[in-house]
Formats: sequence, structure tokens, C-alpha cells
Amino acid sequence: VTTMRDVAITAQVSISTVSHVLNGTRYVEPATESRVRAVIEQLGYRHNHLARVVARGGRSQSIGVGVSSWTKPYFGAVVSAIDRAAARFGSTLLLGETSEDEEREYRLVNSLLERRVDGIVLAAGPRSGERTLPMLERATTPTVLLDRIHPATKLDQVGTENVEPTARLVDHLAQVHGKRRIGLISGLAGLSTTKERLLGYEKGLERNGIRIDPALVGHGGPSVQHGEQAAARLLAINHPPRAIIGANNEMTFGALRWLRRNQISVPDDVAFCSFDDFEWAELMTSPITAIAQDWTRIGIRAVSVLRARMEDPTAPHTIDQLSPNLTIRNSCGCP
Amino acid sequence: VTTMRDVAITAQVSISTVSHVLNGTRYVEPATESRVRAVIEQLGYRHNHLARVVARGGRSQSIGVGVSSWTKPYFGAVVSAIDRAAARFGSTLLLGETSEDEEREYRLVNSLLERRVDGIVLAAGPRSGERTLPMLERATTPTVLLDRIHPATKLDQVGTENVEPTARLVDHLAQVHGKRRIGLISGLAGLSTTKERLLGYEKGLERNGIRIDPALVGHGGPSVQHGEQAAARLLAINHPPRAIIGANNEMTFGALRWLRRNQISVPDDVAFCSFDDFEWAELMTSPITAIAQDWTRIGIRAVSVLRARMEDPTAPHTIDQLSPNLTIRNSCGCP
DNA sequence: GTGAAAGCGCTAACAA
DNA sequence: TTGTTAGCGCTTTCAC
Repeated sequence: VTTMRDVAITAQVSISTVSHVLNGTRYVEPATESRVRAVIEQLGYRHNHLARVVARGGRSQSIGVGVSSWTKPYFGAVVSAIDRAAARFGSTLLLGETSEDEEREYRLVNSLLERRVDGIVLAAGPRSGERTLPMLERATTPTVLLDRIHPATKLDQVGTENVEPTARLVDHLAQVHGKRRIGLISGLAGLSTTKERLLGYEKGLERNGIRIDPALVGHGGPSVQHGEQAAARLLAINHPPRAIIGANNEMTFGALRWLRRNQISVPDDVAFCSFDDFEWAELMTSPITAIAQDWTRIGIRAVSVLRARMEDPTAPHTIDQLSPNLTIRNSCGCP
Repeated sequence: VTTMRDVAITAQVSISTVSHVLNGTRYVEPATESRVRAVIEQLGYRHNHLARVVARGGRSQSIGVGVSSWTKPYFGAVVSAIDRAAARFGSTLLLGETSEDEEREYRLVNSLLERRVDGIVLAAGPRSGERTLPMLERATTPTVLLDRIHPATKLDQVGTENVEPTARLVDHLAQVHGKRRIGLISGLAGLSTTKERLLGYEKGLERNGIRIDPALVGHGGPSVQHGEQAAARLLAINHPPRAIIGANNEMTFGALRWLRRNQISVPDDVAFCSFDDFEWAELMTSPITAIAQDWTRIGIRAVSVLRARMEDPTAPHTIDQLSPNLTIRNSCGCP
């Protein structure tokens, strides 16, 4: 490979002149400059970004992103938003998948830190409190936690409001459709999103004067299969629910799939609402009434929080939970 | 920040000993080693991966990935597969989005090259032949083109077989369901996938003795809206098609949305088949008969091609088009 | 206007 | 078994 040295030699200038041409960091005689540029072109020289970062002793113009799974539909939107936002100040993305696994998560974050990223955006998994978050708190690299809120940590956080919106789902089912036996299929245990949505569900029941029945909560998990099984269990109890709330994309999909395969009609046999919207919602047999998180806005916000933190590392840390949007369709029983 | 020097000093050893402890690259007295490790822990030292790469004069243990849009459902699966495959030999992913824009694509690839990635996986856009691919061919960085095949280039390529599978869709519609007026909503012009699927469509018509009617081809584009508009145009012609093939995810979604909004029933009024499957297919009003590309296998294959290329840069380049799987559901008219 | 030279943080002969 | 030292490719202060 060709280095700046090679360019300098063939262009008959010093290395520092080449460097300055490339960086536009001091005046260079137009004649010299074009000569240098010609040689660069001719030799096919390409700047070594890594060496530059080392020499500058600075950061790498890149931001690290860690999500649980690439195949979750919404991460596409967040990453896309982060990418665009980061690109506007010349940063590239370093990405990794954690699979909600504490070991993978820890290694990923460590590797991002070793690569001297300027900032980290992380959707921290259930056991991230053990090693990952403490490591991040010790490190001086600006970090923002995405989606899942970790109240105990001193890091910036951006996510969605969960409690009240979920309660509204219950309101709708109870007040508009007169449902009293409302079930919930909750997400992966240990995530704040799971806890908060469960909380919202209970809050909704209470304020509508409905007794909380633990049998109506189906505990799901990380995958669609968990949602499916939870639905199966929920529908097998004595007085099965007449309405169900899926706590996230996977739970909703799993539940709906089980219902359909078992010929249980939505909303006639059981009404359905979902926390998390999805693109195809309107094409479904019974278009799903769903809460849509604004992932694009969340991604953009995450980057701006990151930038703010870079400018002022000592500012008090912030927790931002954006409001999602409820779209009433037909699965709840609305015409 | 603390450097290896700091560790060396406080541990009372030379810098090289610290380096060797960290890299396990030569024998170190257990006592010394644990002393060094203790200091590392105590000082919160973290290896500077960038400096290491520069010093080694080698590559960066990272591979660059460029896709057109994070929000395409299938890229999640590919990236996930690439991530896992890359992780097995210690590589991290550097990601970027091109938006099918030649300028963004060029800048992205250039930036990946400057960051000295070990390899590049790129879903090259329609105009990538202008600057991006030539640059990649000049560079010595192993590259594999994903999804879209560029026959003119000397790079390795991995994608899906398009022609014959699309022709089979026509076979099915013609032979099983007796359709004669079969339309196609094609994808973004300039992509090989678009061309090949159009070719397969025509091949299918021909071998079933159906005259090719240009009016039955709706030219779509990059987005769902394009699919929607193409569907609208297709259904407005004189003898509208009695069956439609969506050439990809976006076209299918757009078309189905338009059909539903206009109360045109699938498959009764018009049968439908799709190139590209999607997770929610079975929950739709009329579950979609679709060709599923094996994105996970494609991702894994891409990485192994990359590795092969790293080992032998002079080997003849390969073009790999994997067979997709057709799932017959109901939108075609099957019960 | 340009060049020499001292780093940046790390690796890897070479020497002891 | 460990230390010394010459790089890796680039940036940047001085000095001319």
C-alpha cells in the first residue's frame, strides 16, 4: 500500500505538505497543491484514518451502536435515524448485536470502547447492570441508553413512555368496548419496558374499577414463540380473557398467530391491542389497534443527547421518554 | 486517558512486557503477569485498538457493510448473519446506509476503505458502476457484492436466483389457476434484481404460450408509494390483469395496500404472488404466496466468500446466486 | 510557503 | 524472562 511518504517523495515535497493539503490545514501554493493532488490520484493513495486518529490522539469520528437483534423491525428505523444524524457531522457507525446476552453485550461494548468510538448508543439488555453499565459509567465515552430505561444508572437515556399509553389501551378496551376480562402478554422479564407496560396495564385496570387477576397476565419472553405459548396458556384458563394486549411486536405476532391457527376470531372472540405498531398492520385480517413508537425521533434524539454530552460531560444526566401514538384500527372491536 | 506507558510505569515493567501480557504473545512470569493485570484493572486501562492496528501495519479486524436502507426488512437478517459470522473471527461491523444514492454510496465505501476494513460487503445501487465499483476494483480490499449482481465487475458476488423462480410464479398462476392476463409490478430500474425478475416474468409467459403485453408491466421504484401507484395504473388499463406479481417487498406491500383501499379482493378479483416473503404474511387477510430469499444463508455465504478472497486474492471471482423458496399460501387462489 | 522532527500509543525484532 | 529500540502512518509545533 502507498503511504503519505510515497506521495511526498514522488511529488517532491515534504510529508507535512502532503498532510496539510489533505487536511486543508495551512496555506499551500496552488501549484504545489495540484502537484500533490495529481500524485495522490496517480498513486491511488488513500488516507489512513486509523493513523490519523492515533496521531491526533483524538476520537475516531465514529459512533458505536448496540442493539439486541437486527431482525427486530424497529431497529432498522432507529439505526437509520442515527446513521443520518451521525453522518451530518462526519461520523460512521460501528454496529453490533447483543442478543440480550450479557456476555455478548459486554464484549461488544468493550470492543467499541477499544476502538475509541466517540459515543455509544446502547439498547441495554436485562443483565446489563452487572458489568456493562458499570463499565460504561467508569469510561469517559459519552453514552446514551436506548429504549430500555435503567433508573439506577447515571447515563443519559432515551426511550418511549410506557405506563400511561398502556393504561390508555386498557381504558379503550374497558370504556369503549366494555371489556372486563383483559389479559396482557408481557415481554422479556428484566427489561424496563416490560415492567412499565405491566404497570400501565395494572394502572388501567385499577382506574376502571377492574380487579387485577394474575391469571390474566401471560409472561412472554424474547421471541415470537414465547408470545405464542403465552397466548395458548392465557386462552386455556377458566374464564379466558375477552381482550388481550400484546406488550410488544413479538408478543403480538406470536399471539395473533396462535389465535389464527386456532380459529379464534379477532375481535369477535377476543379483542386485541398491541404496544408496538408494524408496517403491515393495515393489511391484516383485522387491522391491529396499536401504539406506535416514534423510532426515528428516538434515534435522532439519541444522537443529539450524545452530542450534548460530548460538549458538556458534567451536565446532569437526562432521561427522555417520548410519547408514542395510538392508532385505533379494528382489532379492538372498533368498526 | 491512561496508556500502556502508565501501566508499565506503575507495574514497574517495560512497555513491551505489558504489550505481551495483553497479547499473550510471549512468556511472562506469572508473578509479573498478575502484577500487570492488577495495575491494568486498577488504572482502568483499555487497549487502544486503533494504535494496535497502525503498529501492526495490518488490518482492523472489522468488516464494512453497506446496504441501501436499514428499514428494508430483509437487511436485518443479512446483517445479523454477517455479524455472527464475522464475530467468529473477531471482527466488528462498520455499517452504512446508501439510500440507493450514488454519492452517499461512494462516500460510504471511501470512508470504509480509509478506515482500513478487512473486507466490504455491499448492496451496490443502480449507479454504482460509475465510481464505486471501479474504486473497489482498484482497491485491494476484499469485497463481495450483495443481492444485486453486477455482471461487468470483477468482484465476488452473492445473491438470489431471480429468473427461474419468477418464471415459476407465472407457471403457477397460469397452469394451476388458469390466469392469462398476468401483470408485474417491477422494482427500481437499474438493479439486476429488477431486470432478472422482469426477464423471468417474460420467460414464464412465453413458455406458457401467453403473449407479452407491455401494458401489464407496472414500473415501480424504490418505495412503497411507487408500488401503490404502479398498482393503480395497472388496474386502470382496458383489460386489467387478473393476476399480479409484486417484484419485491415494497412493490407487494404498495400494491396490496392499494387493492385493499380500493376494495379489490385478493384473490377473488385479482390473484397475487410476491417475490420476497415477509414475517406477517400468514396473518394477512389473504395469506400471500411468496418467494422467500434465504437472507441468513446469503449473509453467511458473503462472509465466507470474503474470507476465501482474503486468503487467495488471485482466485477467479465467483458469482453465487442461491435458490429461494416458494411458499404457496392463498393469495394466488389456492385454497 | 515549506520542511524537520518530535510525538500519538502500540508492536516486534533484537539484545541481554 | 525481560528490556531497548526502531518502527507503523499520520499530525503538528517550530524553525527557516
